[in-house]
Amino acid sequence: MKILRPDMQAENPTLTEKLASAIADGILNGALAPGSRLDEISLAQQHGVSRTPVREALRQLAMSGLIDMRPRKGAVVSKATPEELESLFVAMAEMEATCARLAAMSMTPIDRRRLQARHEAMTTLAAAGDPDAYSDANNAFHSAIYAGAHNAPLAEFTLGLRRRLGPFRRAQFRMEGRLTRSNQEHEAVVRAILAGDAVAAHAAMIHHVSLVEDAYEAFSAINAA
Amino acid sequence: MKILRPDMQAENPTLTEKLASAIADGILNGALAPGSRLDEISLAQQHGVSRTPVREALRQLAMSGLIDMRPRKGAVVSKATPEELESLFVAMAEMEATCARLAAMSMTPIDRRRLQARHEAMTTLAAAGDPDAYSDANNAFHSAIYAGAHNAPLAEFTLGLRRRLGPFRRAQFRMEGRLTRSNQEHEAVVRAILAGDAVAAHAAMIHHVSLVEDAYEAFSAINAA
DNA sequence: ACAGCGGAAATTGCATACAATTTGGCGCTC
DNA sequence: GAGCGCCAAATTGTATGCAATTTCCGCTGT
Repeated sequence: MKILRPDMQAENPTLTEKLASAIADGILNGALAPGSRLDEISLAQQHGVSRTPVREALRQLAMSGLIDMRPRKGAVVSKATPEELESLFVAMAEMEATCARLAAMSMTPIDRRRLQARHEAMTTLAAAGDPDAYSDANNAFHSAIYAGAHNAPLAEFTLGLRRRLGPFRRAQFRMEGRLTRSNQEHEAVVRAILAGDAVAAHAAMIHHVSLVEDAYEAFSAINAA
Repeated sequence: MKILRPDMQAENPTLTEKLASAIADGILNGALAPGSRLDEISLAQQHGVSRTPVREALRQLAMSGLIDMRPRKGAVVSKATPEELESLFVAMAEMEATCARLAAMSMTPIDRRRLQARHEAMTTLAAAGDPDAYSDANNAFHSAIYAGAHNAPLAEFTLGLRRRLGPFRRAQFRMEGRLTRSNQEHEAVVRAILAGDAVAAHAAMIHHVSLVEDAYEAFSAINAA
C-alpha cells in the first residue's frame, strides 16, 4: 500500500522510507495497536538499523497523522478518542463527497467508462457475497473517484484519511446485508457522476460514506457487547 | 505563524522544530524562492547547528508539501507549476466551501455572533481602504470559519492549503476595488452561515475563493507585463 | 568544437557517540 | 501508610564521523 507522498518513495528507497512504510504497515495491520509506544531503540534493533533513520521515519509518520510525537516524550501510535474518530469520519465523508463532486465535473469520458465498468464488476461480487474481494474492489472504486477529481492535493488528503480510518472499517462488509446495500449506494453515486450532476454526486457520496460510519458504530457496538 | 501540527510545537520546542519553523518562514516570506536548493550543510551552518536536526526538519516540511525531497538528490523549495498552482487553488476553494458548509451546520450561537462581529469590523476596514489591516482581518475571518466547522482534520488541512498559497495571494488586496468586493462576498457567506443554510454557504464561499484565484491571475498577468 | 568519459569534490545517507531530559523507584519524612 | 524529594536508568535530542552516491569539471578522442 502506498503510504508516503508519491514523490518520496521512488524506486530507490532509502532506509528511512522503507522504515516508514514498514511501521505504517504495522499500524494499519493492527500489529501496532493504537496507543502503543514506539521506542526508537527497539524499532532500530528490530529492523537492524541505527536510530537515525528510525527517527526520520517517525517524523514523517507524525506529519501524516498516523503517529503522535511529543518533544522528549517519544512517539505513540495515534489513538483516536471517540470524538477524534467522529471528526475523522466526518472529514472523510466531506472529502469523498468533494471528490465525487469534482469527478462529476471533470472526469473524462474514459474515466467515466472505467468507473462504470468497475461498478458493474462490483455488482457481481456483491451478489456472490465475497466480502474480501468486494473490499478490495471497493478501495479501487473509491480511489478511482479520487483520481477522477483530477486534483492531486485533494486526492492525496482523502486517501490519507481513508488509510487512517482503515483499521476501523476493516470488518464492515461482514455485517449482514452491508454488501448489497453498499452496492446500491454506489449505484446512485455512479449514476450522478456519469450524468455530470455535481450536486447529486456530492449528496449521494455523503450519504454512502455516512452509512459506512453508521455501520462501523453498529459493528463496534456489537463487538463491545 | 503556526507552521507545524499543533501537538508538535509545544512550549518546549526542539531544535528540529525551531528549524522547521524558521525554514518554513523563509519560504513563506519569499526569502527562499520556489526552486531554491536547500543544502543541509549551509542550513546547518546558518543556524549554528549540526545536520541532524536540519535533516529532520526538512523531512517534516517535505510531508507538509512545502518542499520536495528526492532520495540522494536533496531538497528544494516546492516550485508549483501553473497546473499545480491551479490544483491548489481549486483544492482551497473546495475546502473553504466545505468548512463553510459545516460551519453553517455546526457553529454555536456564540461562534455565529463572533463571526458576525468580525465581519462588521472588516466592513469598516474595507471602507477605510487599509489593505494590510484588511488582509490580517481576512485571515482571521477565514480561520474563524475553519474553526467553526468543528473538525480538526479539515481545519488543519485547509489552513495548510491557505499557507501554501499565501505567497501567491499576498498582494491581491492591492488590486483596485478588490477590498470592497471581497467584503461584499463575505457578506453573502456570513448571511448563509448565520441562517444555517449549508448549501448557500458552500456556494457563496466557492464563489468568493474562486474570485480570489481570478484576482491572483489578473494580478500576476499585470505584473508579468 | 563537441560528445563521451574518468575522477575528484560535494552532498546525502547512515551509524555511533555524547549530552540533556524524562521516568521510575528508593528511601525518607510526616 | 501516603506523599515527597532525590538519584539512577532509560530515552530522546544533537553532534560528529564515515560510507555511498551524485555532481561537476577537465580530459581525451573523433
